[in-house]
Amino acid sequence: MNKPATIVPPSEPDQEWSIAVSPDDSARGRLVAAAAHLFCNRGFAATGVDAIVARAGTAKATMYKHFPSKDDLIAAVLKAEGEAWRKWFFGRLSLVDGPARIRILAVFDVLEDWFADPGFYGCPFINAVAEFETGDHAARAAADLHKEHLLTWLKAQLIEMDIADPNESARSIAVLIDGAIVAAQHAHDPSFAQTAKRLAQCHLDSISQSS
Amino acid sequence: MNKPATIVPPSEPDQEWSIAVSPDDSARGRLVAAAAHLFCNRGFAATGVDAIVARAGTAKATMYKHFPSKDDLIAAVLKAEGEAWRKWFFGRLSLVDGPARIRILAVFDVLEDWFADPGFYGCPFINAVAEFETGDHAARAAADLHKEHLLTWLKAQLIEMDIADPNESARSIAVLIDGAIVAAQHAHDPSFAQTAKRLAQCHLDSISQSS
DNA sequence: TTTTCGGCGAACCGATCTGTCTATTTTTCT
DNA sequence: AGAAAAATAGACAGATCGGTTCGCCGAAAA
Repeated sequence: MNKPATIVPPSEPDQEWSIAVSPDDSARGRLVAAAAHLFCNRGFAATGVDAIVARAGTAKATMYKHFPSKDDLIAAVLKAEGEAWRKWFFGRLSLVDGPARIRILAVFDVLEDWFADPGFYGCPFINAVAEFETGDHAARAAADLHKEHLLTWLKAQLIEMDIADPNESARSIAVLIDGAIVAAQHAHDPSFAQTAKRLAQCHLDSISQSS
Repeated sequence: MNKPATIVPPSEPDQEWSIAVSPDDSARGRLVAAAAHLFCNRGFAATGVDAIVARAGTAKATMYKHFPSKDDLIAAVLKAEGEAWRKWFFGRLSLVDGPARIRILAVFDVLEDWFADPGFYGCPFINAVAEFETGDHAARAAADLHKEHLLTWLKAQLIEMDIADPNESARSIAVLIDGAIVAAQHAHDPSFAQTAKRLAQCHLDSISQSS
């Protein structure tokens, strides 16, 4: 309804936001792709290395030659998945021309495309933090890095908008993003992105009106 | 800062929002409490039944007499944890006197108390959905029920406020709640509840001003 | 051609997993 | 007190876990 207001290029036939659907043909690439798919769909702990090598079509020894342990593979998957996702996400956003406000709101249109993918399994980092709640797993560090990337981008846009407290506003938008992801994942309903977008509009209005 | 504006009774010395800290002394109760603690802190798949019975101080046979399988125990834990949490949560909110708007905003103050608990491990249902992304596990049904309880309560307050679209507004508040939970869990920072509260205020203002 | 080397399949290791069973002790009800 | 029910410790089974090892293969480099 208010989506055509923001011009976001339509998703290409192959939206490569996940490494799980664009594996390079090397053994290592196939392993990471297979592991990403299984980890994100069945959980990290619930996925055994045998299932991973079976899906990757490699030998177990090959896997342990590239990744000394399963935890190393988990870390590699999160690193690669995060890089691929951010490349896709910020790439889409970089095609949006207009003021920073439009770019921030476009975030939620891109999110909706993400949610609408039939293979959408939530945010790997949110899921990883949920599963490795306790313990200092490398997954948490990867999640921290990912969130920092997002916050940095958001803050840059907000500074460009010349608003009073870019840090707090970036936190607000981040809460909206997280909430939209979780709600869409739970209900299998991509339209939560638009719900979050309206909240973001409301927030940006309220902090911009005092010019 | 804007917290004293809403009067929420301070948390009692023992805030019994989790069954994991208020076990009844029966074998079944101890099992559910121990399982809740371990499931929520280490993950469902990563927690073995041996660890559960060890923490509960029961025999393994006793566990399997009460719960035919580990999945049944998971389902029982989510059911009990959800009921305990909702009793605590809505109990706190019922002590808030004032119009519906104040009651909705108080949600986020209660959430902040929840986040501030040193044993806070995120929302068990969000974590369960993250871990059982694929598959028709009973955990998803429990999560659906939980979210429906929340949405029903929110909608009742919004109808009392006589706003135009209570369903969409309830979805909005739910997104804020989910986002606050995930952000607070990730950053170990309870103040995300206040960030979400400001967004909720902004939203309620925008839909109420057109009287 | 010969060497090299990453990948392959498969067996194997010890540990842990869910779930079962038995035999004994404790609790509870009448 | 006596019967019935419940809980106990612990061994056990079969499967799977993460991880290792070994010998073979095919392609590429020498």
